[in-house]
Formats: sequence, C-alpha cells, structure tokens
Amino acid sequence: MAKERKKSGKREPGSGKAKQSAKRSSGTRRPGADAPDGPGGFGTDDRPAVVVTVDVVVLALLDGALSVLLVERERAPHPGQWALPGTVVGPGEQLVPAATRAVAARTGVSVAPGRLEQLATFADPDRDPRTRVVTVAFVAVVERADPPAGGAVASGRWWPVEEAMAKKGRRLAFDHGVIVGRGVERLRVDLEQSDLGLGLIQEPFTLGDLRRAYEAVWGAPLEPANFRRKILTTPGFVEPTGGLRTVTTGRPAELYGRGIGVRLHPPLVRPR
Amino acid sequence: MAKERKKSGKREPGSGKAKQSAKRSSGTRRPGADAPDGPGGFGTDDRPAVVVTVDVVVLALLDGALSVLLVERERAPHPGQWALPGTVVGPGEQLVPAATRAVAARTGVSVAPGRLEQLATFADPDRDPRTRVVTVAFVAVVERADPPAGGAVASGRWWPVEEAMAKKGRRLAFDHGVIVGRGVERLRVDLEQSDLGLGLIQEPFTLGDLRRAYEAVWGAPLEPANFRRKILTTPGFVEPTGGLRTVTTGRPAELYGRGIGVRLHPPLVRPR
DNA sequence: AAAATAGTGTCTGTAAGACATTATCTA
DNA sequence: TAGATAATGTCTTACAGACACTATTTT
Repeated sequence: MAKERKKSGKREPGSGKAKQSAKRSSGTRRPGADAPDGPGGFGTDDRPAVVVTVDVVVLALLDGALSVLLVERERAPHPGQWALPGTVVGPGEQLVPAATRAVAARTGVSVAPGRLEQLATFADPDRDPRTRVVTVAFVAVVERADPPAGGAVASGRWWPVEEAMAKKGRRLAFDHGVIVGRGVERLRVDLEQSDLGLGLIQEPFTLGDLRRAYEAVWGAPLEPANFRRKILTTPGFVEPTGGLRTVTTGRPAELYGRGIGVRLHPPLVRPR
Repeated sequence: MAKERKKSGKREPGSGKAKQSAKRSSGTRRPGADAPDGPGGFGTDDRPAVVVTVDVVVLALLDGALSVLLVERERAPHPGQWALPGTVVGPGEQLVPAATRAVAARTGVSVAPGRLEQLATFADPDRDPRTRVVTVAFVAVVERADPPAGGAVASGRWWPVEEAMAKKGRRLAFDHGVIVGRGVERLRVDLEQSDLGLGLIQEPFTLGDLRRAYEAVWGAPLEPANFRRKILTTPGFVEPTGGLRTVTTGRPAELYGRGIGVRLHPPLVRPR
C-alpha cells in the first residue's frame, strides 16, 4: 500500500560508532559542508531516515521511595524488558504534548504541564537497533504514585529507582537506564534550586512530609530544624492552612499548601 | 528529480498550535496509543517526515563584549538574515561531532570537545517553513573570537550578543533569537557553578582578565577583591605560573593558567 | 607626583550546621 | 509515664559584600 522511499530510507548496517569520515563516503547525503540545506531546501532525498521520539522519566514517591514509572516491552527489540513510556512525535505535534500523551496513553498517569521539563536529547546511532531514533527525554514529577490502571494501560508499573537502576542481568531497554539516571540527577538539582519538590507530595502537607520527600530524592537525612527554617523563611514557598494533622504519635503537625512558586537564592543545598 | 513521498510528506497548513486531537484524525500515522512502534517496528510508512539538525551558539569575547558567531543566510527561507551555524545530522553521526563539524565547516572556528554542551531541543512544528525540523541546540565557548576565515567560510561573523538580540527589524532567522537567548542564559549559569569561564580567555591570564570575562557575560561589575578571594580559595580553579604581566599602567598582574577543573560549591553567585 | 591597576586586610551581615529545649500527641 | 514527633531557640561557622589600605607600574 505505501510507497517505499527510494533513497536513504534504509538504515546502513554497521553504522555503529559513526566515524564521521567514513560516513561521508557512505553514499547517503554528505552532511553539511557548505550546502546548508540543499539547493531547494530540504529535498526529500536529502532526508536521512530518522525517527524523533519523546521518552519521559516520571518520578514519584511510592511508600516513601523515589520511584520511576516504567512499561514492559512486549515486542522486539528488548522484549520483556522495562522501558520508559514514550512515543513517536506526531507530525505537527509539539514535544510537550507528545510527552504528556505518551505517559497518559501507556500508563494512565496524567502529568501536569508545569511538572514536566525537557531533560536532554539522546541520539546515539546505535541506541535503537531498528533505525536511527533520536529521542527527546523529559522528566516529570507526579504527586501520587498511582497504581497502574487496569485494562489497556496495564503495562505500567512503578519501580523504586534504586531497583530499576540496579537490576542485575535485566537492564532497562535501550539506553533508558542512562536516561533514568540523568532524570534523577536533574530532579536532585531542581530540588536545590526550586520548589519542584512540592510536586512530589499531596496537599495539604506537613513540613515533615516535605522533608521526607527531599530525603528520599537526595538519599540523605536532613536536619529538621534547619530544613524548616529554610522553607519558612523563603517567601512564596508554602502557605500555612491553619490546620493540624495528627498521624500516630507525637505532636500534631501544622499543615501547609503550595505557595505561589519560587526560585531559591541561595539554594537549599543538599548534604555532600 | 526527487520523488515526493505520498503520505505525510506535506506540512499541514495551519498546524501551528498542534492540537493533538486534530492531529490524530489527520490521515498520517496516529501517534502512539497502544501500538508503541508498529507491528514490525518503525515501518518506513510510519516515519513522519522530519529532519534532525544541530545548531550551535558559539560564544566568545570580542573586544571585551560577549559575542555570538553567526552566518548569513543566502537562500530561502530568511535570505539575508543571520543564523546560527548548524547542519543536518548525518546518518550514523553523533550529535557532538555534528555540532563541531557544523561550526568548523561554516565558519572555520574550531570548538574544543569539553567546551561544547547540549543546550536543549527545539521542535516547534512551524520553526522552519519547509518541513518539520527538530534541532538540537548546543552552546560552546571559544577563547578567541577569531576573525572569520576567508574564502569558503567567509560568511561567519561575530556579533555582540546585545546587538544580535536587539536587531530591530532584522531578527535572526528561524527561532535562532530564542536559542541565542537560552544559550547566553546557560553560560551565565555555568559561570556560577563551574570554571567554564576559563574557556573564554587565553592562557596565561590575569585575574583581571578572568574577572572582566565574568563581567562581560553577566553584564554587571564585580568586586575585584571578592572575586579574587573566591577564585584563589577554590582549589583547582587556577594555577599560578609565577610570571607577571604589565599592560599599560598600574602594578603588574600575576599570571595564571587553568587548574585541573572544578565544580563550585557554593557557587560564585552573580549580582542580582 | 599623579593616575592607574593589582593585591591584602578586615569588618559586617546573611545564612547554614549543630544541637539543646520545649510542646503536644499516642500507647 | 514513656516514647515519639513537631516546633522553637541559640550558638557557631562559613562565606560573601563592602571598602579601606598598600604595592607597583607608566606618564
């Protein structure tokens, strides 16, 4: 039914390490030089065969542990392995909507616009054995590690980051292990410099809730008094609700909601 | 000459805001849902027509002013306007080599590997009127704003950032004005947190040279004594050579070389 | 000598680290 | 009451901002 592209539609076998000089003599388009975009713009023949995708590192706290949302692959490549939710970017589609759509479609989890940020683009020629796939990775935080919805999207599962990264033998599909690592590191930095950590907990929350979220992300204990001082003396970080919450034992904690949003200067530094 | 693809090769007019629901019924591939990559992987028919490019924001000091390296476009779109040096990413080519190659080929400027970092990916469906172009932007610093080489690469020119961004009427081509802005902001942050600023000056240098580089990037004067203290008390930032330099008037300044490299904790904060 | 630039010393204010003390709940 | 968690207070340390002062050159 569909017509095959005549040129440059096939992936070159063994194009692995992508020696640039070798590429240039490889029969496909000689990249760049001083013909910026070809005589008539991007001619169809000049388009290298490439697929652009988005992949999302969705992070949340599951039983107090920082966890990442993964989907199990059913088909090759890497059948049976776990991968980030992602999708091919549709024609005319923006990246952020594509990322949001991918997460929702594959896992049923909905990501709020302000809690999604571009992480980096991964484009190793060998990262997908089928064809050249350039993926724009995103990081997102959600406030509840919802159990995977049933039915059509049942393949999603939350994995503690520790476990996802350290699976011996069963690594994540493609280069998704690397991407998860980068995503977690990005979140760690974001927590230092913004109030993005609020996206990991539900309102209303106590300062203990917030501190435990930070501790989970950073993997280090924080001094409660100093943490409290930093949060409360930063205007716009949190707003007291006036309410109290008693959990089990101990003095009831004051409840707060998210503030109007802040950038931290100086940052809330993590323990080194 | 070139055979046009039958499907999804044309950009849909008015697809600007990329309404997702509209896209799905657009006759091209319905993105994602629960068919991750099609029955046989990425079929040729399933590939949206997309070109992946790299564009590089090369920054340097030209007569003490932070400047960006631009090339003049000769053909449509945006003929006569200035643009970032960039190129289509070749098949099997890595992004960093592609970025380095693009700068060298179009301007004759060579960028050191450690002075090039990925900035972000820009993928607005309308950013190029010809076809869907997803570009991975990089920032680089070079230590000398070399005059544009002659001959084949004569189209490169250094523009003071101030001037490049504020051209009234003659804006930069595509979304390159936005990309330059993001690149400059990234450099400003990098200067706070790393020794990347050393990449803007030549060895050997004085602390005055280094301070003036920071002042140029941040657009604000720094207290010389405090700047000096921060640099010298950070192990590994600079190494004294023992030499002195007398420029015009004043006490001769001690000369330094780059240290072994550092991340700054706490950062060298810029004036707010 | 005057002007200019480099380098040193020091006082002060801000904010984080450490930790003791008080408050208020449940078992 | 003991134990647990939350909240407050305070002493100390680290470090940046501000700025006075000294050093060494050219004109």
